[in-house]
Amino acid sequence: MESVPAISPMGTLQDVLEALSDPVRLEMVRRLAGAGEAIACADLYEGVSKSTASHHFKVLREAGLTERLHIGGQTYQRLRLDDLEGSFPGVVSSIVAAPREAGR
Amino acid sequence: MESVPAISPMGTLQDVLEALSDPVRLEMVRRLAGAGEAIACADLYEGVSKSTASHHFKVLREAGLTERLHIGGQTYQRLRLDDLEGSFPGVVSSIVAAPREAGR
DNA sequence: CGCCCAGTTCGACGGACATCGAACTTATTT
DNA sequence: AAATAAGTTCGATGTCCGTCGAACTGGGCG
Repeated sequence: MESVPAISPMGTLQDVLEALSDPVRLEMVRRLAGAGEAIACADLYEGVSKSTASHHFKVLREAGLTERLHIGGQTYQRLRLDDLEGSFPGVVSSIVAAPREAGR
Repeated sequence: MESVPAISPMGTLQDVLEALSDPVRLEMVRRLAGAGEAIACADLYEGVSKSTASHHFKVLREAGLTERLHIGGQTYQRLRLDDLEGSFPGVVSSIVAAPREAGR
């Protein structure tokens, strides 16, 4: 078990920005931040297949943005906000707080 | 003259993140932020051709990150930090302030 | 005027990546 | 154990995008 690591070392700022540059992943992170706690995989995406979602989870995890948790047979993703703030203060928190459209 | 617009409407947060997800462009923005004022094109990049740099300038401009200035026959790029902070508070300022590697 | 320099535009090329379905794995349930 | 469900992995496919050189443009200058 645990063939897949639940957590990865924090990536570079570049890794984080590349991860967030995809609309699907940005939305995932937004939901995770909005919830403030771990969310079940299925509640994190719409409009893409399961395999695509799994791919995005992997990218987020390897960038250091999220970690995986197994609770009651289900898989949850948790935003590593504390670690992110420690490594890149304000970056993720301001991004998830920002409006989707430019507040003009 | 001015066949190319000097400034574009502020893009979405997605546009900004996509623009910053490229290492060359992130470095450009870093230099602009570090200088605190407009910088001549030639001082903004290394390792890529002139045409590639021009392409990146365009992407940054269209995302709303920069504007063009013409001073004494030379072209300068200026980071639109004020507008960016107004639209997406803290996003760009925290990114340029962040270390390249995760400060772990 | 003719030259050069700075920057943009235009194709073209190649690699990277988002996407999917299918097959596999693991755990839970009956 | 068999079956179902949840996620991951694997290939394949198509598209997007970063890159370049060459050609064009616009200015300054001798």
